[in-house]
Amino acid sequence: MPLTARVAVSPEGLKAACSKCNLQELCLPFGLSNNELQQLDELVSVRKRLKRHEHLYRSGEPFEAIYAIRAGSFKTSVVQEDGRVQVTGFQMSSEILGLDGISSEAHTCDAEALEDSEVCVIPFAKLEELSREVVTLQHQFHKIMSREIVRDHGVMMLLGSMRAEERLAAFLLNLSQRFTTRGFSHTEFHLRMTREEIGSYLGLKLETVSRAFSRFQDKGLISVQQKHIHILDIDGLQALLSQPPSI
Amino acid sequence: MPLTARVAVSPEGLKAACSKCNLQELCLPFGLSNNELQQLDELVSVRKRLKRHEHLYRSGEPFEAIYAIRAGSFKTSVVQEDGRVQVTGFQMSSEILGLDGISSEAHTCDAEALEDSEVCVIPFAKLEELSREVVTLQHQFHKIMSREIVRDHGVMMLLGSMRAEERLAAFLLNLSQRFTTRGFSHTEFHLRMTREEIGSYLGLKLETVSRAFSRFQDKGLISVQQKHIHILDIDGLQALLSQPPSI
DNA sequence: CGCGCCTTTGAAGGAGCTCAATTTAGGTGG
DNA sequence: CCACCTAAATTGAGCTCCTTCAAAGGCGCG
Repeated sequence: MPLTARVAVSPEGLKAACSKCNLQELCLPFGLSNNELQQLDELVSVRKRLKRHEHLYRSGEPFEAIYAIRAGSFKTSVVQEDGRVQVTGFQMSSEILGLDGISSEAHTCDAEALEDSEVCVIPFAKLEELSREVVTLQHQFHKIMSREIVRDHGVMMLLGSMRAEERLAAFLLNLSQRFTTRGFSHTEFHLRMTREEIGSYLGLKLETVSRAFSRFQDKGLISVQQKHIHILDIDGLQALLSQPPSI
Repeated sequence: MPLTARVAVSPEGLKAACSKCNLQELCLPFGLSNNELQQLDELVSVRKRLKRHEHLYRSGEPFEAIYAIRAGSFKTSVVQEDGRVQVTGFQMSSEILGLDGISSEAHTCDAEALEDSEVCVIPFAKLEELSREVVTLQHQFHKIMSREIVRDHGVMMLLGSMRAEERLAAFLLNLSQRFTTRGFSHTEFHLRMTREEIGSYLGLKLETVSRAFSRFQDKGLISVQQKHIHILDIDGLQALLSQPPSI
């Protein structure tokens, strides 16, 4: 099942209309009145399409806008001098990209489309301007930034104190939950990322990810066929998480 | 050398005055005009003292304010159901605590003083209000949130793709850099946290942290005496970071 | 249909963990 | 002020989980 929003596809350059977007409830416009939505429409006027493997932005590029994912999915990653890469997140529709760029007025990570995707461009200066007038927008934006911080803390927990199988279980459950929110099946989905990308995100080698998938399958928790995942025992996966490491 | 700001200590309840605080340049007031600073003074009116090991807030408590550290230092940590703890950060003077609470209107981590400390209480609703009027304040606040996200990405990199000694070297260099910014020695300082807390933050066991310290000492990079650290070869520490894992 | 990339699986090795004992420091009360 | 006591740190030995290295299999795309 594709990670695309159920919205009419429209040619590039066409006005993005938050007021008509079915992702409203999950995205920046959440909580806005009709009138306020129209003000936001004026701000979020441009959409951008990206093909698989295209970069939305790269580390070092000047920061001018944040992006709301309208369809498709992305990964973000940071690179060290020695070339080591760390995937910092996988983003899907309604999620916001580019918040890291505010601090230094330059992007500090790379954002790459994992499939053909479409984003709404939100010029940041204009967003700050409008959010000075629209209280609900201001608050929603702050919530989104804060949510990103909370999410990051979850990843730290995962990387800092979980074993390989726990990490992968947490990863699958997180995906499942986010698919549910978006109206997709929470037990069957396609992974848009490779084992290596999952491994980078989870602080594991790709072989370890692959082996953990196989072991989950052997235990009857999931069925894996390459990128296709079928969760058979969601409680079983959950149980892997809530147990002390020694069981 | 203590992690306290060089400010006159004043009895609890006394007005916090950003306009007179020597941490201005590092903290929320950065970039504000004198007039704007006075507006901020009205908002940030209360300070709070905490003794070592006291909690500023705990996970689950309602979120009402963020806090600027005026003196002392803190650790923040998240706890899993099974009791496993992950330290998500160590904060020192001028840094902001509590941003994670915005998203759900409840704190999502614990903040504990590592030494006797003092924070400025910044009621969040009022901050949002004022930042609708004061552009520079709004922007500075957004930068602070974004900086937190960037910092978290750095921790992910550390946890996801560095080995034990690299993590500890990165940790020491980060501390050193932050002490420098605050006008303290960047080669000599006291750690306010235990080996176990460092380990939790770095995704290592306390024994591993201890052994890595000893090895750094053997190599002549630092001298350690319990919590007292003296960096002897800062370039040597840096070199540990920029090398591929196999050397 | 063939090539390249991704994935799976095996076997061996090593980094960090666990368990355990000892030392040291810091705080407390006599 | 000193002795005691507890918490923190150090160090060693053995083990485990994940990595590394290697090879084979499968899928998708041109």
